[in-house]
Amino acid sequence: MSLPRNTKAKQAVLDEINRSTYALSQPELFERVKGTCDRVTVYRILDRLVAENKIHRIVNVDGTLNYAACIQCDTHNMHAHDHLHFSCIECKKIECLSEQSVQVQLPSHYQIKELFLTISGICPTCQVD
Amino acid sequence: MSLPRNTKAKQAVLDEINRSTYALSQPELFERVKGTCDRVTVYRILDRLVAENKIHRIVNVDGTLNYAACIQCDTHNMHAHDHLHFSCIECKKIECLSEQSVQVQLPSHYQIKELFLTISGICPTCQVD
DNA sequence: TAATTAATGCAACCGAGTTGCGTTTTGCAA
DNA sequence: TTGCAAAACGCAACTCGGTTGCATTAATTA
Ligand SMILES: [Mn+2]
Ligand SMILES: [Mn+2]
Ligand SMILES: [Zn+2]
Ligand SMILES: [Zn+2]
Repeated sequence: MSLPRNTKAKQAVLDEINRSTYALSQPELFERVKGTCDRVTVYRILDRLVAENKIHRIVNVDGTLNYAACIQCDTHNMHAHDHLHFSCIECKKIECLSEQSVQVQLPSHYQIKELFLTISGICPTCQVD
Repeated sequence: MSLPRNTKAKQAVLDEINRSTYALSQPELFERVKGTCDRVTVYRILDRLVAENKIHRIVNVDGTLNYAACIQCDTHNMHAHDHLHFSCIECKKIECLSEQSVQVQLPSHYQIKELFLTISGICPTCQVD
């Protein structure tokens, strides 16, 4: 495998992801780093950051791809995402609920590789009551 | 709301979904009912079947949308999908694991509406050992 | 059988993501 | 410091899943 290089565009994208409290899509990220690089470059940067275990990809309930920082992963250099994601039907934001971990039990002969757990609903910010 | 009508295209799509042991995408479904209707019609039929609670939409781990029959839903006329989905990284098929139900506990002020629980791995058919 | 309108076909469009290729940068070593 | 290999980039073209508008067809119901 080739050794990764650091560029200002890559750093800009990673900064935006780290700064955000919720997961961001490529269009959102491109909007935020506009001027630093081409939109295709954002796609390629995201792929690299995922490969380097710096961020992880979250599929929202409507199929849109979003990217969030790896919090617990990088410390032990392993990529375990057995945590919940919350997708708000109001503000459309999807966030990691790192604290809530879930273990499930499968029928036999099913080999688990990764968990994708997303809950759709209304986030605290969008509560009206 | 307008009352739904039954057409042969709609019935053909529903038959394919009911017949299948795993969830099907629009392109797959269009391929299977080819000749009976236009590809746009398949999209509209799927939207209607979802609205009528006859099928449900499953987002796969790569963001592709798939459709599966509602097994337990239609009997009690409610749409609860708190069951697991299994997505095989070999054959790419995604299926409902209706038996395995999971209840999770959220932080306060999060209002749950729907659960999307998908496990990625290797299905029994694709096991080599 | 006629009227109402849900459903369809078709063409055009949209947006996320990909690919190819020539050019620019980065990191490292001479 | 400079030179080099290849990682990263810009740009244009493309793919593909999905949507929209509108005129036409067909399912229901009286
Ligand atoms: Mn996460
Ligand atoms: Mn299901
Ligand atoms: Zn919200
Ligand atoms: Zn399989």
